[in-house]
Amino acid sequence: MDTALLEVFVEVARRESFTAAAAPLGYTQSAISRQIAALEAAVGAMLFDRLPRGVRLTEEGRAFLGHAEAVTGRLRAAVADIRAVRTLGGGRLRLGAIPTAEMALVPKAIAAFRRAHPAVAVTHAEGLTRTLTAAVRAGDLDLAIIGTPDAAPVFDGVRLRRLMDDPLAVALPVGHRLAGRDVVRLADLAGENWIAGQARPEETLIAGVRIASERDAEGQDDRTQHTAFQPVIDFVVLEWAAKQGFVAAGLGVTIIPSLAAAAVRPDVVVVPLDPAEAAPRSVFAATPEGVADSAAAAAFLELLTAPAR
Amino acid sequence: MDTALLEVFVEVARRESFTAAAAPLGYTQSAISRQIAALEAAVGAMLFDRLPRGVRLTEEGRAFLGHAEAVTGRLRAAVADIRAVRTLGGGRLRLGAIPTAEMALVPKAIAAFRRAHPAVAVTHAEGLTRTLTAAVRAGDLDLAIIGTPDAAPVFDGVRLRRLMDDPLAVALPVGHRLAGRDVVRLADLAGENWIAGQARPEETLIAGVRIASERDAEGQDDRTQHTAFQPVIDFVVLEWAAKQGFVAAGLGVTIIPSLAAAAVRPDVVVVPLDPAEAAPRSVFAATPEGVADSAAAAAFLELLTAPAR
DNA sequence: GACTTCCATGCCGGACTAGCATGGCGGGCC
DNA sequence: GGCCCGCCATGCTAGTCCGGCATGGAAGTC
Repeated sequence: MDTALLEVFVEVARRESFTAAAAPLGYTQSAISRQIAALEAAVGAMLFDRLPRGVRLTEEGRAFLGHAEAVTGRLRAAVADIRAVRTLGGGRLRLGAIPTAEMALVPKAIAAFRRAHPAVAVTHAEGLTRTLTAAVRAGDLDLAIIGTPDAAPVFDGVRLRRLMDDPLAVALPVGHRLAGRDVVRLADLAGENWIAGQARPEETLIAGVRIASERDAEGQDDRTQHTAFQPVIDFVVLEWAAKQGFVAAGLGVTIIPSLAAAAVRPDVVVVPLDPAEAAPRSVFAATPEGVADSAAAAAFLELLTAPAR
Repeated sequence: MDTALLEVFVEVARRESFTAAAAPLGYTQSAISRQIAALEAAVGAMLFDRLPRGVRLTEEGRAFLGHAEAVTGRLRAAVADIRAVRTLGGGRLRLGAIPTAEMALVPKAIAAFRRAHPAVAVTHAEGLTRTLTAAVRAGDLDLAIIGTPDAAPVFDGVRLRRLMDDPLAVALPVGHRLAGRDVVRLADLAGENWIAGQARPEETLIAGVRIASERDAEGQDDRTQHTAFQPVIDFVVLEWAAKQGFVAAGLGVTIIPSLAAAAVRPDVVVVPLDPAEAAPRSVFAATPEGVADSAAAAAFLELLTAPAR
């Protein structure tokens, strides 16, 4: 059923005349007559009594009128709603990010986005790069912030946009012999005790050596020097806040991405690793491939890249 | 916008595929493709992302989906509602009746109607014949019960169906010298004191004489005998219940329609007037002319005529 | 009784629509 | 790595639909 018929019906009901309803609707009387006839056939009932001086709603027509007005109104609301999504006056944005990005980068961007577009409902999920890219590919996320050791990674069905480098650094207790250095080389860390992070290679925080060997295995170009360096792992601590506690207590040192350095506690010192030895991780925004970014995703990307520059 | 497009949209959204949605909807894939394209043009936004393995709702499409389902659902409800009105599963019936009909005839019929069709909302208004016929003509009432002294009256824009005769009778106090009679002639009432009813001729309850003279003035056939009878009016009492009180107290007698006789109090006796002297009023059902009766009005008419026979 | 008003309808030209066949694109399988 | 398959888009065509014009029928008005 064409909703234009409903508009005609409502107008005719208001004016109680086919002829009078024709002009404002831009039709002739005969068109109105036929449209009402078509509508009556569609709903299976006479909607108007034809009187000598016009028409009047039947009881069936009266019952239909409220529905017709509701339907046309709802359709108008639907189009307005779509418009709102396009202009960021509504809709939602489903974000995902790796833990280190959740420390400062993403929260700041979300805050700015909320200020700019308060009507958009923002949700976010923390996850690992592989999980996040899968979610983006599956359409469960509109945009994810991921990190890889690879400077030009490829994920099926995912479009990546480089946001920034995230150089590796070492976290030391205040007062450590290397705490005052501008840069630390792996050789400097020989003999240190290590606090290990998660087991997954792509998220590993134990050292550039593992990153290096992983990248060798993948046969990719290797900008990291091979070293004979073998870390001694004393503790495996998953939680970043807990890891800081172990470092602060002098139980060992650990590798952290610079992105997380801003959120470090005062009794821990962060010193960059020599980039020539430990290639920086790259941070990307991931969106579904072959699909236009939603208006909200595009706006969020804009906010992400602006401060990142 | 054709709501068929919305059905297609919902089905495609559910199946995430144009091809898969085509068969259950009875279309080919190309028709679906074009219909979605038309819908997207109508709402001014892409509703689906086209992927290699099918399609997926965009954010705009997701915003639209709820509306589309609501609209199609509401339309289904609208058609069901109309069907309900036709089958007396809903809708309303606006009745009107003259006071004497409201005493027994109409309440009984309404009660029976309610039992048979509880979903129909029945309203009723009491009024005089002229008011009621005007309301029927204006479409404010679906059906009215009216009474006239004329056996074949004509009202513009109103269709009448005869329900019954309503012979006149005289109300007497218990113990009155005429209380035991089967029928009373006007001559028998000479010398009685009279309780007058309303002033309007068509509703007059003062006597057959006035009815007779009125009908003479209209030049219609006169089945009522001319008499020299002149009533002596002692009291003018509008309210029927009060009038009964005056009669019961022996303050006078009054004319009442037989329709009202059933509702008389025990200390009042009703005796029919000789129909040859006082022509019965006729009771009609009035419906709008040139218009099919609503299902509810037709059903009510059926109830009215069945017990009236 | 002629005129006016209002809705219904036969006819026709233009627009729309669905189906068919085909093309382009990408994924999956051998 | 090449071939095949699945999916959506589109040019083309026949059938349908739809609106306007002109007219007819019914009823009210002067």
